[in-house]
Amino acid sequence: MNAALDTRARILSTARELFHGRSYSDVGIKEICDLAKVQKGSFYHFFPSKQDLAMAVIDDMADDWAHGFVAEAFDRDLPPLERLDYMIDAAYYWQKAAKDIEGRMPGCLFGNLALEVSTRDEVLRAKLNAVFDKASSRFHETLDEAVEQGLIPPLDTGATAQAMLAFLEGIILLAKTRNDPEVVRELGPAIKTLRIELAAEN
Amino acid sequence: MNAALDTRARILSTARELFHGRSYSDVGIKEICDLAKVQKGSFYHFFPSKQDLAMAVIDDMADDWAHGFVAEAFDRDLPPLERLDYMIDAAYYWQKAAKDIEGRMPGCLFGNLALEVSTRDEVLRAKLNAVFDKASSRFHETLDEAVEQGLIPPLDTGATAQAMLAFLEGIILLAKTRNDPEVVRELGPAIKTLRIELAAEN
DNA sequence: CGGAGAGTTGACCGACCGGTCATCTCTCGC
DNA sequence: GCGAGAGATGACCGGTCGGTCAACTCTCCG
Repeated sequence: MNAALDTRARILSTARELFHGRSYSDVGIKEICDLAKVQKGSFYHFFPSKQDLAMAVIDDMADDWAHGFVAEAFDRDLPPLERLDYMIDAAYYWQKAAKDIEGRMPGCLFGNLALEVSTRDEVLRAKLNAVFDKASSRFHETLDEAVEQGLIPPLDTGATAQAMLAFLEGIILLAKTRNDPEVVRELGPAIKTLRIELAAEN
Repeated sequence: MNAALDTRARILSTARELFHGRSYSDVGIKEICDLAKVQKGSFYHFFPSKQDLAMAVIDDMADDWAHGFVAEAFDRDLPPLERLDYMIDAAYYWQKAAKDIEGRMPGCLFGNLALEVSTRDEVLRAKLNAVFDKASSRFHETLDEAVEQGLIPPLDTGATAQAMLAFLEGIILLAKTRNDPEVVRELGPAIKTLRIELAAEN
């Protein structure tokens, strides 16, 4: 039904905005409902619990990513190493835009949630872990291709991919703490210098 | 007074443990008081607010760090690059020990707090920012020394130091999300490969 | 036209939140 | 021996939390 989808979608996007801009535990269901112009009972018609809402928000954001700037950044038509630059750029502009509007850098929704909930909610932790796995695999492909094309010497592409993801999350964390998106632009390019050698074969 | 210091210290260490093991907003003052065997009124005799407690906890932890493993890792008698390995090792063993005891990886208290509160508490954000600045300066010194001794080619030591701190926070974030301290050991050594070149002089 | 079920409403629940306060005890300097 | 002030006590506050529920409306199908 139209109205139903609309209501659900309104809850979802409102929750996403609030969770991203503040935090999971700081945002109550009442506030989400008020902003989304939805009654509380209606909310619980669509989402059995706040945890379920969080799951849906993560899925929603992950989808948007996958089909949005991640698809662009990791475009197979781009030279592999340029994809990394593209991604850093995209992260920078996104954070900058958000800060210009809200006054504060929201950081990465997944990273924020991961640190906030992963010690107390195993289900959400596992889901966020899966999101990171997927993100890491995009780096992995990119590195494999770069090695294949002889753009960089052989290395442990799997481990290096994870290191790159960690670095990306790290600079966003630091930038958020400084409340300064420029950190992403200044430190981001160093992502291309990360290397983990292949374990020596015996 | 003895009893007073003791009470304050008990509150502080209990709060630190709980904040680190779970999160700031997930831990209530009542729970801290119960575990620390302190009455609520007594709590507010020492700390005007939960925010003040958080400030004290951050200071406390930062002090312990500075005089503890950070002092060891960044020991000027160690060759600069070995200090980085030492630090990664220390982070790994700490997280592993915590996980073996509690079952969950707590991650970095500062990183956790930073992502959780920095969008809604400017005072705490600034304090955490200062902690990161100090940490970054230890990397900075180390890199300057390494360049001085000819161990690595000249580079932008200030920016690279920040990148290293970001990477450290990033791998701890990823490890916490995976609930697997081994991530720190596997990815950590790549910290030495991070480089940000000096801006070209005109 | 009637009924079923999706979607909506808003009052309500117990638990818990951070924080307050009047009152009491203990210790120490004079 | 006494007054003062640090420290301890626990009842209490208004507000909010996530979540429930019975009753209502709307829409679409038979």
